[in-house]
Parts: sequence; C-alpha cells; structure tokens
Amino acid sequence: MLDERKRRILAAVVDAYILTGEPVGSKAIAALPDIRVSPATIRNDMAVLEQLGYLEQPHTSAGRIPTYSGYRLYIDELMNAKTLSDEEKKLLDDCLDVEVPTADALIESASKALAELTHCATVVKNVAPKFSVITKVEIIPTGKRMYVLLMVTSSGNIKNKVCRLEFDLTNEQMEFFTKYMAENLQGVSIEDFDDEEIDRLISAMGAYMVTLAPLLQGVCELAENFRENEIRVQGEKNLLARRDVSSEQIVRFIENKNEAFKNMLDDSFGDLQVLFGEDGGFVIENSSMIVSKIKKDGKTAGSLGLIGPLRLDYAKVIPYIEYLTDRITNIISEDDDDDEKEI
Amino acid sequence: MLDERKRRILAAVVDAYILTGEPVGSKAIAALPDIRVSPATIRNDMAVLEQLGYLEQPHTSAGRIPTYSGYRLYIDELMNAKTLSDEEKKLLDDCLDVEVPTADALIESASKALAELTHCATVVKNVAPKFSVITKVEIIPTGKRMYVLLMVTSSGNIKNKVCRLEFDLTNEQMEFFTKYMAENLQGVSIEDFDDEEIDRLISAMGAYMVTLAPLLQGVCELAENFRENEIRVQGEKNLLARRDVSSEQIVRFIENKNEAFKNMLDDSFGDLQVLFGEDGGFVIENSSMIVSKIKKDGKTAGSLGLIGPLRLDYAKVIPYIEYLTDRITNIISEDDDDDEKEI
DNA sequence: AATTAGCACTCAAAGAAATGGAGTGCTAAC
DNA sequence: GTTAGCACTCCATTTCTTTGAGTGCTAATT
Repeated sequence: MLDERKRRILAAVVDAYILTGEPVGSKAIAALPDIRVSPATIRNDMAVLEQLGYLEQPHTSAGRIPTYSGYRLYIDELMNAKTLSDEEKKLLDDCLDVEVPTADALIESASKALAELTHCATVVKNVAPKFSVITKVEIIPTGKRMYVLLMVTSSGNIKNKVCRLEFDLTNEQMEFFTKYMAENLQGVSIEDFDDEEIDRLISAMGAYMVTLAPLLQGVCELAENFRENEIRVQGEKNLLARRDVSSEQIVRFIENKNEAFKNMLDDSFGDLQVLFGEDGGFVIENSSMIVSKIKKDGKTAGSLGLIGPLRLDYAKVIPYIEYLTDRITNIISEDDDDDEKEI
Repeated sequence: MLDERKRRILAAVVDAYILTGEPVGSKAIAALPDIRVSPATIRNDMAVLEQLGYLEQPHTSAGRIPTYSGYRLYIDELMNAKTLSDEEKKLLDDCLDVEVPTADALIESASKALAELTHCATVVKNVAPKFSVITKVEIIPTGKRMYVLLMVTSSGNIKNKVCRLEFDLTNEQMEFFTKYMAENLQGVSIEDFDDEEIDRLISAMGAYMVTLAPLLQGVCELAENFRENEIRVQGEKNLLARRDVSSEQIVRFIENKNEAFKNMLDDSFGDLQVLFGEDGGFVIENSSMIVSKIKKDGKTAGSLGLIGPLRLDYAKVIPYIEYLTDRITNIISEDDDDDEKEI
C-alpha cells in the first residue's frame, strides 16, 4: 500500500485544499513543518498518488486536488479527527433542548444547532414510527358539525385534524366513539395501523358505522401523517449562499428529499456514512453529505445529517455529528428507562 | 402632462424591458406596429421622459430602462391590465382549496398556487387575531405528569402544547380547570387575552392557584402563539434561482419578515400596493413586492403578497392577485353569514 | 412647428494579444 | 533514494483593439 510519507503528503494536500480551495502544489507541501523532503520528492510522490486515483490535476501546470477516493481515504484513515474539548462538549450540550417533550423536537434542536455551528445545511429524519404506539384518540366538538380529532402517541407527538361532518353527533355517539377508540386503538403501533385495520374496525362497529365512518377516516389520516417519517432540512440558506454549489441542484435535492433518503438508512450501512457528489440519491455537485444514525434499543430510529461543500472541515465536523447523535441516542434511551420505571 | 405619444412610448419601453431585460432603444420602439413615428422622434421623446425621471440610461450609448417612477406610472396608468379569461378564473378557483377548515389554510393555498403560477415568491399574513375568540380550552392527560393543553378559536384554528407538571392532577383538579377555563375564557378575544388577564385569573383561582398556575402559563403561551400573526413565505426558491436578485438580501428579508411587514398593512394604504426595491422595510434590490389586502367585515384581515423581479409582468400578475384576494374576501365573508344563520 | 434623415460620437462588451507566474516533469548530480 | 536545476506548460490577468448598438445634434423636409 502507501508508505507513510505518501500518506502524509496526501493528508497534507487534502488539508490544504479544504482550507484554501486552491489546487495544492509541491512547494506548499514542502513548506510544512513536519515534511522534511524537497519539493521534487513530493512531486514524484504526488505523481504516484495521482496514478492511484487519489489526486488529480485540474490542468497540466496546476497543483493537485483530491478525488472522491482521496477524500474517502482521508476520512477513513488519514485525518486526525479533533477530539472535542470540554468547552465544545458543553456548547453542544447546551444546544440540545432537553426540556422539549418529544424525541423529534430534540433531534430538531440538534439539527438547528448543527446548521448554525457549521454554516451548512442539516437534515433530520424523524424517529421511526415503529417505536410509537397510539396512546389516545380524542374527539372534541368545536362548533356546528365541526369536530377536532386528536391523536397522541407514546413518543409524545400530537396531531390534530378538523372534521366537518354532515350531522351533529349525539352525546351517545361521541361516547361510543371515544370508548371504541380507547378499546381498539390504544397500544396499537402506528406502523400496524393501516387500511386493513380500518376496514376491520369499521365493519366491527355495527350500527354506528354510517355516522362514524368519516371520523374513522380522519383517524386513519392522522395515523398516516405520523407514519410518513418527515425529513426536514435546516439552514439551506447556508448552502445557497455558496457559489461553488448549484442552487438548482440544492433545491431539487430538497424537493426530492424523501425519495433521496429512502434507502439511505438501510441497516446495511454503518452508523456514520459520508457521501460525495452523486452517490445514489444524493446529487449535488461539489458537495458531500454526512449522515449519522440515531439509535434506540440498538435499532436505527432516525438520523442526523449534514450537507456541505466537498471541501468540508471533516476533522472538525464529524466529531460534532458523532457527539450529537451519541447524546441523542443516550437521551432517548434514558427516557425509555424512565417510562419503564414509572409505568 | 405627458401627451399621448409619450405615454405610448413609455409604456412600450416598460413592456419591452419587462420582456427582454435589455435596455430599449429607439429603433426597437419604432418597429412596433402601433408606433408611426421615426426613431429620431422617439429619441426626442425619450430624452424628455428621461428628464421627467421616468427613464434612465445605464450608460451614454445604451437604450433606456424604466426608473421606479416609470414603473409606478406604468402600473397606475399606462399598462392595460389583462382581464382574466374564464379559463384563468377557473384555474385560480381550482387552486383555492375551499374544503379546508380555516381561513388561514385557505389563504395559504392561494399563496402556494400563486407562487407556482407566477414563478415568484409569495407572502401571506394570517387573518388577524382580532377576528377570533377562544371557543375551547381542553386539558388531556397523556402520560405520567404529562398533559396536552388544547386551544380552539372561533376561526377554527387549533394549537396544542405539551406540559410536563411536577405532580399528577387529581380528577377534581382537572374538572375544576376545565370548568374554570370554560367560564372565564370562552368568548374572550385572542387579542384581549394578555398578561394582565392572566394575573387576574390566577389570583381569582384561590386554592388551586399553586397547582394550576403552570397550566395557566401554558394557556397564556397558546394565546400568545395565536396572537403573533405569522407571515409565511412560499416559493422562495423561485427567487433564489434568479441571478439578478441577491440571495443574501432575500434571505435577510425573509428572516426579518415580521419586522418588515409590521407597518405594511396600515389602514392608510390602499387595498393593493406595489413596492419597489427599497421601500420602507422591503429591501431587495431589483425586486418589487405587490401586496393586496384581504378583508372581512370591511376591515383588513390579512394579506396576500408577491415578491418578484422588478421587471415583473405586472399586467398579468396584478389581476391574478386581485382576483384571488377578492375571492378569499368573499369566501370568508360567506362563512360568516353561514355562522350567523346557524347560530 | 413638428418630424425626420444623416452623421459624428460614445461606450460597454467581446475578442485578441501580451505578460506573469505557479507548477510540473525530466535529467543529471549528489 | 533524494534533490537541484531547467525547460516547458498553461491558466489568470492585464492591456489593447474591434465592433456595434445607441445616442444627441443639426440641417433638411413636410
């Protein structure tokens, strides 16, 4: 493989390129304190690194810039990821809003903070619905023929929906509905609650069927809302401000974010992955995306990601992301313990 | 004032500039079918129009472009606003989602449609809270020491908030709270419900004060949420894609939108106003903003606006906005009638 | 008196040529 | 294996030239 000196040189090239954005020449590398060979030697090594596909030249008489493989090797083996200082840890801890009632909101706060700290865009995928069950379905009359349906899940999320019915409900009907919901839906996983389940419920409802069917439809939609795990982007303006990234591609990616992320959290991937330029669904030239998984009970529950320029300060940013996802993973596991203790 | 020919020429210059974005020369104007004078004559007239401040030259040997005053005169007097064809009316009608339960959602749908149709950014200011009163406050237990507060207003809007209390509530406490809220808050205007009101309520609560104060705090926050009338922007990507508009200014404007809009709906303005470049709080170079008021009971209730390039197709876009706000004004007034009939 | 043809003039934008410099690859010496 | 030296390459920047659209003015025309 690569000897130590070539590895050093490659690392130095990537470091310098990330810092300046300019192609890096042999002279600049030779000037570094821990490199004790002449520019000529470095030129020879760089020629080898280019042949191996780690570096490339924009044109004959320019310095070198890293290729995707160059970045990959850098991230996997060469860079020395900065360990976070206590101050930085404190800063990140403070950003996490632990007072917030749901895991989703917690993750959201992390995403926001990360976007601000790194001046990049960030992405979160909500905690998967497989972890929550329905804890409550309520119906509240709010006006003539107007009712609010309310669904609460074990993860503390709430959604509501206004239903306009054809008729007003009698007290008896409302009581029946509430009781029926409590008996049949409490504890049901959001994931299992699909059309089949609905059909079963409707037909089992007997005499109330005709009147209450629209409400059940509403309940179904609420569950559906919970089920589609939202992907949210923060700080896209940070990206849009950069001129080395095409705003068109950014906008397109954000529009298709659900498509793009579909397979990205497959369990086959490791906990933290870095994508370059046009890996799979991620197509933003000159950019990279770092995605880190958030776990609960050892299973992937969601993810936190960062989209930035290709020449991103990985050594600084990756520890940030790792720390945040670790903290979140811990916090939502603690919550679990709490619940178990208390229930 | 301006004679007919000069008015024609000014209109022609603005039309052409809106179409092409290039400074307009005398020759191009002379080539138009309804202009029957020579380029030299047009040059003389354009020189006059320039002296009057309606046109300007980017540099000595270029054509003319409109000044702000030029655009203003064009919009106020010269352009022939296209009247909407039945097809267009139908298209716009279809965009309005009348099935939606609240006026805010209706306006939102108009905003979205307008952004798509015009490829511009749109802005909505919610229906003012002065039109809604509290119709319901509910508290729903959802877990150990966890409660959801729910507030519904007469305009059909719902907000909820999760409260984590120090202690669990007894049934008696919950009943008291619900009753107390119903007695004291139902029918209270969102606008009147401020800190003073809260203080009054808390001190009138007697023995329950200590336990229930945090809940009242929550209720207060909910009302506060309703009160801050949200300004939402749609289709900012349409603007960001344009290279003649500084994305930095766009982002800054959207960030400060609440500030910027504060005085913009003052009743001293007419129903439809057009702002250019840097009018008051609106500072996006090369852009203009059209804002149209939505009314209810003759009073300003909200507004729908559009932000686009300075060289916007006003003759097409203004009728769109006028039609939409008219329709919305009608729909939310109808609703009112409905309510009155039914109650 | 208003309009127009004609002409000299201006100036940005686009193209062409000249310059400078950073960086390379190769060879020969260390 | 490493390095100094040198010829070479090619982009970036500057400077100069050219082009052409458009103007303002004047004198002729209607």
